[in-house]
Amino acid sequence: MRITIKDLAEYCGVSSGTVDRALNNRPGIKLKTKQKVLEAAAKLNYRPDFTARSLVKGKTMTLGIVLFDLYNRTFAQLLNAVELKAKEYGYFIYVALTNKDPDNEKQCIEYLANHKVDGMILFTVHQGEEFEHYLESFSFPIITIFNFLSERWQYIGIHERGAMKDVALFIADKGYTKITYICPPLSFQGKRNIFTQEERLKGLEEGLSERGINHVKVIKQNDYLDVLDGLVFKDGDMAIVCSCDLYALEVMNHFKEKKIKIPEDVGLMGFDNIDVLKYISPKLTTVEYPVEEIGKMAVESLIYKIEDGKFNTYSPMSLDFKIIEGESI
Amino acid sequence: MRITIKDLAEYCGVSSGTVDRALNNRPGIKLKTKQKVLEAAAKLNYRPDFTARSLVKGKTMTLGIVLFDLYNRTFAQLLNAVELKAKEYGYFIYVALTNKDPDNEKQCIEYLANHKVDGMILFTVHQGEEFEHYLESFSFPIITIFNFLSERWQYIGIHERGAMKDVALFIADKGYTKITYICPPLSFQGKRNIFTQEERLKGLEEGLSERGINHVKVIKQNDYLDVLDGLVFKDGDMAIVCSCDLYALEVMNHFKEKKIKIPEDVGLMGFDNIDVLKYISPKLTTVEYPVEEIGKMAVESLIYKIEDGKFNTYSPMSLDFKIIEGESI
DNA sequence: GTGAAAGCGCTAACAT
DNA sequence: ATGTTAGCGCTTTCAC
Repeated sequence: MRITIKDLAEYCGVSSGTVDRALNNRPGIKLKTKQKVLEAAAKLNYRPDFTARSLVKGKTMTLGIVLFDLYNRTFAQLLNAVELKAKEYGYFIYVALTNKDPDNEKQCIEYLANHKVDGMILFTVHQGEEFEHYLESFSFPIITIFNFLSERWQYIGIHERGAMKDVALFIADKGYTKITYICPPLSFQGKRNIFTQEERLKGLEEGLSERGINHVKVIKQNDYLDVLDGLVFKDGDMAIVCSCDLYALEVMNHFKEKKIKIPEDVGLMGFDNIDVLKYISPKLTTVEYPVEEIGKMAVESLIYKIEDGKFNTYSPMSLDFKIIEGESI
Repeated sequence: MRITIKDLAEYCGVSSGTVDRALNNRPGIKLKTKQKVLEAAAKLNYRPDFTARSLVKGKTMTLGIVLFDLYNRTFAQLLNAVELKAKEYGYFIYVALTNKDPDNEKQCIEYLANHKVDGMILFTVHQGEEFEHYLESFSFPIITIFNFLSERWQYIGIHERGAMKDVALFIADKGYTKITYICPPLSFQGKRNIFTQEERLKGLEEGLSERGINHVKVIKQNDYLDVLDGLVFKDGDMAIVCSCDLYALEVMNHFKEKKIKIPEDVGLMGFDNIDVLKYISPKLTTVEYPVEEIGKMAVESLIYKIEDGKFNTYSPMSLDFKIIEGESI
């Protein structure tokens, strides 16, 4: 059986209060008593029971994070950064994966709440007043990432719209006049929270329209490769922009098969700058942004709120992004 | 403030015992009373406090997993599978990342123990009697993955040695006579637990020796690319085997720069079959094994032990692997 | 400087 | 069918 504070007290012939003072560096204890207790603790292999401590302290030193999955490299990187940063502050991380399923997501949130996390990092597919009202029923702070909810919720991310606007200007200035945008998640428009995706599209359209291009062909289907088969690529005047690198890689593979040349026949751009791009040729032009930074900021912000009662102020969506020039456009 | 069972009891004019019966579907309660309590719980937005429950039940419904990091795709996939499977059984996952730092690893284990996980999945860099003795001081079941510890510890993984032996036979039968093996982690031989890596090397040597090849050049340096520069590739009689795909991709990139052709000048093989290989050309020949399966089995085995008191029996290291033939060798 | 005791929110055993 | 009560292992307050 596990040794408790009571066992230690008995063993040392002191009270549990004294053991507590020794174990937790609290004042009001004779050095000698303290040493005796600490030695006994080491000898008997005592380990504090955090669940008991949590119960009295009302704090679990645990943060919950809700994500779609970890197949997406970006999320894995994010979680990695979150764990590291949290541990620095002595917090542990509960991961809860939703597979983008709204019901599943709610259940994850619910369970995390029951496990009494001190705070939550939330990447949600939900949106709307009802959901926000639901979130407000929780007594711990919540910070949203990637998908914005509303001003009522602390949010950390990059300026998605601005990034895509830059992309638009970048490709327009390269001389491309026909733009195709691939973003299957947009098919959930109005049904789920796809803030990030919508912002990117808006940015793209804004930027292009500044350059006099007022039409973007948007592909929202999951079988976007089939849709591409229906398009004609000549003169190299079309640029295909993908809402994330993974789609761009699929397109690349597909075009390789079809003997369509990048960038000669058609330009291609991704988004995310996932690390495997370094092994791919032609080098994919893409947008880099600091995922780890998002994770770290989320944790720091959350812990600050937990421990000091208020969110630290910073301009939201202020993180840097950068176009990484490859050879694909 | 959070509503407690006591609040509910007061609100409904019953005792906390009755509330408990209603909330947890325990027998011995009138349907009507039960409904009243449940309605009140919903209305007042009651949420059970798992830390309190854990304290009395001695069970947290939480599993801890200790991994190096999540940059390695394989680990991210594994964690994904672990989370999914655990949630199926109602368990939550604490992730603790060690960055391969032994001290860090011990601290992670310690903290997880203090948080009273019901079980632990451990990918350790430690080895030896002292560490095993340390692990035995914990009262929850531990299951090891990837790096084997000893027969005293439940282990789940593939037959690494057998897999690499198959690789050896495969490449020998392709006519390769000079074999170079790249595996930087081997530099930790004797210092850390690198079971997986050692097994793979042994398997390679075993297989090759069966085909009359008794010398393998083993590169353990981190700057393995520089070492490759010192080698001469002619006749295409050399095969480079990498202990994981990532190294192989680095080699590929390097050779591309150096205008060394794969497989004409030199053969190349990886290990892992990470998902991005589908975007890489030439197609890398590699070994596939079921990471998700390892994760699922670890969770199921652990939960079985937690709930039924014994590890289920299965032949260890029994998981399938398969050589995926590409164009690189 | 130390001990005693209450209580965190829940479950479980025992009364009624 | 329901109420009462004693903990789970710890922290914290108050008394000595």
